[in-house]
Amino acid sequence: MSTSERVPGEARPGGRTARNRDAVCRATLLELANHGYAALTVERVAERAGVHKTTVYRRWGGVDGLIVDALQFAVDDDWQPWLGGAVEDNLLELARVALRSFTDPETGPTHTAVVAAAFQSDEAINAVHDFFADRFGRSSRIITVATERGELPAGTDPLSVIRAVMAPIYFRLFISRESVSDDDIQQAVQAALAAARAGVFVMESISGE
Amino acid sequence: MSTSERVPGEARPGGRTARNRDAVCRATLLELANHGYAALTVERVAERAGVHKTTVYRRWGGVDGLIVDALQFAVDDDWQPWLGGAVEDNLLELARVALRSFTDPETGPTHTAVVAAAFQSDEAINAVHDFFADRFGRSSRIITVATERGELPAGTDPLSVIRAVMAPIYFRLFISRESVSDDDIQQAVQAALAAARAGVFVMESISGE
DNA sequence: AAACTAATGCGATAGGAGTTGCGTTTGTCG
DNA sequence: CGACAAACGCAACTCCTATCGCATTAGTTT
Repeated sequence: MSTSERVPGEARPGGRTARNRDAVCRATLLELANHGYAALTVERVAERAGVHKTTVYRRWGGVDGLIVDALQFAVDDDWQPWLGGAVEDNLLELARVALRSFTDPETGPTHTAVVAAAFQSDEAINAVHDFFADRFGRSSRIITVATERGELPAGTDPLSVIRAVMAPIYFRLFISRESVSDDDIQQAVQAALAAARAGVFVMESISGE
Repeated sequence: MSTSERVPGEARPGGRTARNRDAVCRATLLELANHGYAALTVERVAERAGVHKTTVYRRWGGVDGLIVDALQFAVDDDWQPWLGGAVEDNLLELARVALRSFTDPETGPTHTAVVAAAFQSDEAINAVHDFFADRFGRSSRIITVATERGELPAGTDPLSVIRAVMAPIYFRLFISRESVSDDDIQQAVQAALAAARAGVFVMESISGE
């Protein structure tokens, strides 16, 4: 009863099954880009993908499942942060790219939809959590490198700095619903760096010295 | 055509109309607390409030309208931040109260629902925006007072500091979906204060010196 | 290529959300 | 107290979402 979980689409990876997953994910992304999260329905996705709606319900369960899978489908697995300049410049670039990914009319609605879906389904929560853990983990190299160069105090927690940079942007976008200017981004970077230089993000050496 | 907007419930404030609004708002809050945002339906709210569902649809339009009105209904208009200690302590208290309002099983689901509703309706967006503008405006006194006491640089923008404190908390709660500990709160406060002391939030004097 | 089975297509159907028309109740004002 | 209008209750109806049983297609295996 533990290994008998049915996961449609994994037992027969070749041919039509894979093609359908591709078509459905693309259709989901297009529907999100055109009509937004609130208007996303299983039927329209199915029709656009040239697939029967029953198939979608069976394989993806519903709208939330579609969004989660579309995220994993659309994610760029090879993404890496830019490391070519000073910390400040690398963080600025990081924040600007992130903001653009939510304001760009092509990718924005999709990413926004995933954040929204996390309010309705636990799967989406996990998907979002894992996505940010992955991206922030990669982004932390910016801080690691900077620390090695002596630009930041030794022992600075990379993830804390990245979060401090990104949090105000996401906060304005999705919580307080304020507009986000480039000045705001610069301020977020400067604030995070000031805190980092002051040693606020230095990790406690728990396991001895 | 400009002043003829129908706003049911405002033309006849006495008696049943007001009672119904009260009952419906209470029912909405209870439903949210018990079943969450995703399970909130007009019919259940109507039944719980002892009101016909048609009435709810007519006066509130739907689920989003219910949530928006329930927010305004539940908001404490007399709220003021605590100003009794040092900046650091006042900000800590502020952040802890905010976090609690989202994790408390009684008020949490409601507040979370409002944030979630903002992903689906423009009215909710405005409601959330106004709510935060109001609360942050009041909270900024913490910074104003501290600046006058010389704890922070002259010209520090109060709202920026408040946002810097709160953003990481909301970010973890609703975006990256990480848990929020008291250490995280302390770190957020320390980071915001370090940036403020470094002058990152000092406003540019635009209109002359 | 023949047998086997996962995956899909199709129609029917239940169930809920939201709307509409109409009669009734209930504040409000003369 | 009586007239007027706002707000409400009620029932029927439409539309959409989601599910189910069964026939068919298409990958996989031998």
